[in-house]
Amino acid sequence: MTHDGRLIRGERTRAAVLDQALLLTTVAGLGGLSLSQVADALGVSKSGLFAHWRSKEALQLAVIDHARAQWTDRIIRPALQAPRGLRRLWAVHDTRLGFYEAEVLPGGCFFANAHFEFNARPGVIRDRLAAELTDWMTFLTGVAADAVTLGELRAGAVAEDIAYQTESLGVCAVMQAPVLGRAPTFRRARRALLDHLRPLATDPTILPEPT
Amino acid sequence: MTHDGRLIRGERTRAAVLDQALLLTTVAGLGGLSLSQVADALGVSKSGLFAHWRSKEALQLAVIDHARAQWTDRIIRPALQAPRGLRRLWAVHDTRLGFYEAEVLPGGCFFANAHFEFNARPGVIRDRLAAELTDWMTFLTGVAADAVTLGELRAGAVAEDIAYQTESLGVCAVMQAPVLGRAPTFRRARRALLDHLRPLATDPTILPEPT
DNA sequence: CTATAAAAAGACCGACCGTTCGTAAACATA
DNA sequence: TATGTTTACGAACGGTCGGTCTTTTTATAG
Repeated sequence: MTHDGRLIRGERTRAAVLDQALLLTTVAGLGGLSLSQVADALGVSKSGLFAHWRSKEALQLAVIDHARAQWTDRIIRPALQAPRGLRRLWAVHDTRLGFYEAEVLPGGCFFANAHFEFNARPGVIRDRLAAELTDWMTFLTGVAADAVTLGELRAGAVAEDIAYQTESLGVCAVMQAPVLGRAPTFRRARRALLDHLRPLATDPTILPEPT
Repeated sequence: MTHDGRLIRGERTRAAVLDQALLLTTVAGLGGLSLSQVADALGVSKSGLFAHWRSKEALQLAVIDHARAQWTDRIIRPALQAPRGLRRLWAVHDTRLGFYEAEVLPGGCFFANAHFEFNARPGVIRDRLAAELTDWMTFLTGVAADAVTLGELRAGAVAEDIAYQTESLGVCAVMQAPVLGRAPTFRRARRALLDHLRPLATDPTILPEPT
């Protein structure tokens, strides 16, 4: 920091490197991240990266932090402030499931990809990714919980089964994220998901419309 | 082949290379496969590999074929010949779910890992893996179908929902395969899965025991 | 303006990578 | 045994990698 509070050079390049690294992650994954490519893409010397992070692994962990911070601030936090509850699932869909397709899935895709990539390699990154993916799935589970709960309550299922199937749905969402990202499968899967939710939301026998 | 039908030298080393490559895949994934490591582990020269496959990509595709052939012949085909039907789910568990834990999950883990690893890199391998994973999930879905169907029929759900949740279970199984492979999470997750299935199987109100 | 410390640059290292080539051994066949 | 082919080898190439230096530039403070 300078005395007037603006970012000094180092912090600006640091942020730029993290952005570029996160971008390149979509090419060959977090494990395939190349310091040379990051530096070249930014027009920056490769050695300069080692002034900010002592190793490639440190940079990779920083990229995870970066992704986490980005999606937390811009997506999860606003989502948690959205209207909640089971009373009007279709309204919830408009505000939560709509942005879910556009914003949440890419984030889940990143963590799921990285998780699978590092799954076979013991180390700090793998453990970190496992924790991240768990957090992410918890959020996805919360998103899907309303729909599943509605259907199961109608069917008279016990709470245990609800929890189990809810978790399955969260896992399913993350798992299918990369596949969903590719058209035209994306549209078909999206339509299937919405067709599954719509009758539950509009069926007047489930819950009465709020007056 | 020789005139008497035995394997000649080339085919033996070719098979050995595929075995070793598939083994090393568990270390750094299919993308992290190193021809040098494969050759060194076998005590074979690295250049000799190029006499059998023209490039690394060709070997990777061959490894996929190898994995596919192995698990198809030794696991899927015997499984499809196992006793079917819903009459005794618990017996089905003994024969199908038991081997499912031991044999099927590693196979699904391989394809899921590879699929995620190559998801971001367009190319022949990614397309091939997508097809493989689809096939594998189809099988897993069939394995899990009996259990889900039982539970849902009791709850009076419609066929559409059954299909949807069955597919979710298949996806879930593949997704969680790498996680399940690590103890002690494996035991806990296995117990959770079995605890979920056991009441469905032993509940006499679902289906009567066969006489 | 000068002094000073942070930051970026650039040359360089050893290791490993996939790949190619020329050559030698092992083989089936006759 | 002689022959032609298959198979494997060793050396080397060009390239990229992560990482370590030393040097130069830059921005700030006094």
